[in-house]
Amino acid sequence: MQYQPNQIEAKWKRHWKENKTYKVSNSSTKPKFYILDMFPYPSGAGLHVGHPLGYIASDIYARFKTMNGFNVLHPMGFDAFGLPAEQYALQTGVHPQESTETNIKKYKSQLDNLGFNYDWERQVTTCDPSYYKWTQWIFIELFRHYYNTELNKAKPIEELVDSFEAHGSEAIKAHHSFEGSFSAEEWKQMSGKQKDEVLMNYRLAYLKEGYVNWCEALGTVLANDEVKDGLSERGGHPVEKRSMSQWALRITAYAERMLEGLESLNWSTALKTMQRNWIGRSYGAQVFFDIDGHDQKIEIFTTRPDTIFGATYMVLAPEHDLVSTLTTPAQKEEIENYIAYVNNRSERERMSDVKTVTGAFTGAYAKHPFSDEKIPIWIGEYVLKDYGTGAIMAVPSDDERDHNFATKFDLPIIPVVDQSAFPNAERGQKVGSMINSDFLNGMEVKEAIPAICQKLEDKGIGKKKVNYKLRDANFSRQRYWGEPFPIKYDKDGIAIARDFSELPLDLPEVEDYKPSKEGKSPLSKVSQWVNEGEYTKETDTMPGYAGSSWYFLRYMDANNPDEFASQEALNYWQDVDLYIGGTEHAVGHLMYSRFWHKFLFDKGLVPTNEPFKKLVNQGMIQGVIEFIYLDKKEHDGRKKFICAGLIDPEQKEAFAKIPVHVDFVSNYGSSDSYLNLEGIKKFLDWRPEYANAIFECANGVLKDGLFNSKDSAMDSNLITQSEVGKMSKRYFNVVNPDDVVAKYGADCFRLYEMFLGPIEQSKPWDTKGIDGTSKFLRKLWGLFYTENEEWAVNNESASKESLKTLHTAIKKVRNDIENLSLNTSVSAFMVCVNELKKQNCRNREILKSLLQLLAPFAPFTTEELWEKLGEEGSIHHSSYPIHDESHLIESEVTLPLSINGKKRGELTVDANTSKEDIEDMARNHEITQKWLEDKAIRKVIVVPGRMVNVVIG
RNA sequence: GCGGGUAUGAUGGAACUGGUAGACAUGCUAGACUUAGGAUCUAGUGCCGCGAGGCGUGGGGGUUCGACUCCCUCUACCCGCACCA
Repeated sequence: MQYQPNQIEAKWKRHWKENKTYKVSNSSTKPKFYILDMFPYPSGAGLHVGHPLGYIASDIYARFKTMNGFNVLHPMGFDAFGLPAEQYALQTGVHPQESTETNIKKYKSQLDNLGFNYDWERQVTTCDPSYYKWTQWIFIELFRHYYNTELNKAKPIEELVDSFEAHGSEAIKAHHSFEGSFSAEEWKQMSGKQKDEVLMNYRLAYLKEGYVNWCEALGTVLANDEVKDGLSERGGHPVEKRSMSQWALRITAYAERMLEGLESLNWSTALKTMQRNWIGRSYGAQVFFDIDGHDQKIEIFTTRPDTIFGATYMVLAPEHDLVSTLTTPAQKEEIENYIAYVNNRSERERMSDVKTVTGAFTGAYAKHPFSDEKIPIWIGEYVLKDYGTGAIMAVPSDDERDHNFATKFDLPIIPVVDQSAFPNAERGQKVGSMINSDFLNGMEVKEAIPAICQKLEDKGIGKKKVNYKLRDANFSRQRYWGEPFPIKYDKDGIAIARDFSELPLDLPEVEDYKPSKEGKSPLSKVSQWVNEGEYTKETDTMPGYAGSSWYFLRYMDANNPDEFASQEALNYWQDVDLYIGGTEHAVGHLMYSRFWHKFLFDKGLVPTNEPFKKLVNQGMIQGVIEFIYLDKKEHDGRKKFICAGLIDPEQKEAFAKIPVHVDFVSNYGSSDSYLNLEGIKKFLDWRPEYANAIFECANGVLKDGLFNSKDSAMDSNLITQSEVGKMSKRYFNVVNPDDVVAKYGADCFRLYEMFLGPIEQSKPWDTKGIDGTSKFLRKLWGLFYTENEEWAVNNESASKESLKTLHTAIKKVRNDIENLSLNTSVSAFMVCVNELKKQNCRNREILKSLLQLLAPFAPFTTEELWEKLGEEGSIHHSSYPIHDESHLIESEVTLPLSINGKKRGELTVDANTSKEDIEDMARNHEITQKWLEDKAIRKVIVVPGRMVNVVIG
C-alpha cells in the first residue's frame, strides 16, 4: 500500500468528527490541563502559514498531555467583533454578521485541515449574543463596584454610598478620581445627578470627560495600546487628541496588583518587562505649590524632591485645567496662540519632533514652598497632560529637558547637586551631594530624598507618592460592530445599568454603517432603538478587547445559559496552564484579561488570582516580499522596469519598488530570484496598466512582447529584489496552508513547521526544506510496507539494537516536548527512523511504540498505521511510551582522548572500567606517547562516561 | 536615550548541569538504478593544507586541564518603550 496522505487525512477527519474523538468532559477523575491558543480574529484573508505555528505546538502539547493521562482542555474560538468587518461593510454593504460568519467558516475548515484536536462544541464567538450577554454582565458588575484601597479589592458601590451617607467622602479609602471632599450632610443635599457624577469618580466602569485618541478616518476613539507612533494600529490612520465624554475602565486601581502578580508568572522576561514599563511605577513626592494671587494650588509629582531648591519655574501641560485661570490679560494672546499651535500639531508630529523646545509664559507666578520666592509659571508641550499631574516643578540644573527649556527662554538655573566627585555622571543622575539647598546642604542625594519628604509632610505641603504611567482604559467606540452597552440614561442624563434579566441587549439592524456626524456611532441613527420611553440608550459600543478579556473562562463551560461559567467548571479547570501566542498582545489583551480576572477573583467568581500561569511567545513566520524596480522617469512615454542587478546602489532613489505576486517569481525567496519571460507575461496579465512597459535586464530587453537578447540568451532573468517582511495581502506573498497540505499532507506540514527551529524564533517561510519531512514520513511508512507495497510488520521479538534506538528516542522526545523544543524532537524521530531502517527493523513491538511516540506530531498517519496494526480504538487515546533505562546501557563506551583539551583520538573501554584503569590506559596510549615527545604528563583528567584529558607540557 | 533579545558551515538549525562543535534537514558534488527524473539509494561536504597538521561558534581580553556555554569589553542586527517629571 502506498502512502497517500490526502486519502488518509480525509478518512480520519471524518472519523474523528463522527466519533467525537476530541470531546472534552468537565467531569473526570483525571488531573486537568488547560492549554490555550490566542484568540484569532477571523479576517477575510484566512489563515496563512504563519498563524498555525503556535497552534501546531499547542496541539502537540495537548495530545501529549492527553496520552499522559490528563484531561486536557484545548479549545478554539473567534474574536469576531472588530473594525475590519465593519470597514468591509462600509465598502460593500455586506452585514458584518454575514462576512464574519463566512470568515469563521473558512477559518474552521483551514484549522480542521491541519488536524487540530479542538472540541468544537466549546467554540466561543464574541459576536454571538449568548456570549456577549456575559460580556455585558461583567461590564455591569464593573459599573456596580469601586476599588477599596484598604481591603485591596473591589467592593459593591452600595457600601460606598452607605459610607458617604454616614461619614461623607473621607471615611472610605477608595481608588478614585474625585477632586475635593464632602461631608455626610453635603452628600445628602446633593441631587441625583450630582450624586451620579460623584460616583462616576469611583466606579470601575465609569463615564469621563477627557482627552482621548480620536481617529477621524475610522470615526472612533482608540485605547492607548491601539495607537502606535501616533497612528492607528489598524489601518495606520492619523490620531489626534480630542476631549469627549467616554466610558473608561479603572484599570489603574489594579496597577500595583498587576505589577506584583507578574512575579509569580512563568512568562518571558521580555513580556514581563513590557508590562512593567506600561504600568510604569515610579517613586517620588507629591508637592503642592501656592499660586501668587490665587486660591488654587498646583499639584506636581517629582522623583527628585531633593532638588526642590533648584526649582526656578513651573511648567503646566497646555491642556492643564488651570491654564485659562492663571493666564494674565497681558499674556492671553501669547498663550492662546501657543495652544492653537499645539492643537494643530498631530500626535505624530509631536512625537517625531521632540527636540524643538516650545512654550509660553502665563504671566502668573507660584510661590516656592521653601524660599517663598516668586517663580514663573509656563506652559509647554514637553509636559504631558496624561502623566503625573500634568504639571512639574522645573529644575534646570538637574533635568535635561528643563535645562533645555530654561536655556531657550532664559530662565535662571541654580545648581543644587554637586557631582564633581562623579566625573562621568550625567545631569539628573541620582549621585552627588546637595548644595544651595538650605537644610539639605552636604547630604548625599540618597539621604536628601527621604529628608525632604519628611519635611514636606511636616509642613503639610506634600508627601511621598508612587506614580504610575498606566492610564485608565478607554472603553467606548463610536462603531457598530461591537457589544452594545447595557446602559440607559434617564431624563437627567443619569446612567443606569440594566437589570440582568434584560440581557443580552442585542445589536439592532442599521441602514448603513457610517458613523454619524459629531463623532457618534451608527447606532445613534436608529431612533426607535435609542429611545426607550423616558430613557435613551447608550449608542457607543465596546472595544475589541471587551470580548477577549474573559473568553478563556467561557471555554470551561461554553454553553451555559445561566452563568458565564458554572462554579463547578471554574473550580475544575482553574486557570490556563499554558498559553501560546505572539507578543503583539503584550500590553493590550494580556493586561485587560489580567485586570478582569482579578476583578472576578475579588468577587469570588473565579478561583485564581491570575489567568495565565505560563505563557510562551511564538515567533512570527514572515514572508519574502519580491519587488521589481520601476524607473520613476518615463522613456518616450513608456514605463520601464529594470533588473535589480543593473541598479547602482547610489541611484536607488530614482526607482520605485513595485511588489510582484510571488507566484510569478522563479527561485522565489532566494537571493537570485528573478522573473523569466513567462513570469513577466503573468505580471502583465495581472497588472494590465503596465502593458506597454519596457523590461531591461542584463541579457536583453523585452518590449512589446518581443525579447531582444544579447549574447543569444534564451531568457530574460529580470532580477527581483527580495526582502523579508510581513506575510500580507498587500505584498502578494501570502502562502495558504491549504495549498501546502494539498501537496504534502497535513502531517508533513505540521512536522515541517516544527522542524524549522525553536518556537520562540521568527523566521521567513521557505518551502525548500519541506522535502525533508516529506521523505521522513515516507521512510516511516516504508518500515510498515515493503517496496512492493506489501505489509511487512512481523511479531518476532525486538533486537537489542532496535530497543536501544527506540528508547533513546522516547527519552529525548518526552523531554523535548516538556520543554517545547519541538524542532529537536522532529530530528530525534528522523534519527530513530533512519536507524531502524538500517537495522531492517519491522518489529511490531518497536513500531507500535514509535507510532505512539509520533502521534502528537503526525496524528493522521499514525492513526492510520495504528489501525493497520490492528490496534483497538484511537491511538490518541492510548498511553504515551515511557523509556526503560535498561535498554540504554552500553557494555562498551568510546571516550574521546584529548591532549591539552584538544581531541586527538578515541579510547574504547568496557563500561565498568575504573577511573584508575582508564587513566592508565590513557597514559600508555599510543596517541599520548606520540604527542608526549620529550614532555611530561602533568595530569590526567577522567570524567567517567564522558572524556579523558591528558595534560602534558 | 532607556529596556529586552540575538549572533554557530552555502542555508534552517543542534550541542544536557563547562567535557568529541556543526546532530537532523536543505543545498551542493560524485556515483548506482533508470527511457527519463524535480523519484529512490550510496558516498562526500566547516575553512586552509598533498600530508603531518593548523585554524574555527560576531571582534578583543579573562577564568579553567578543558569555554558556543561562565566573567569583562566592544561591534552589528532585531524587538519593545520613548519629552514619563
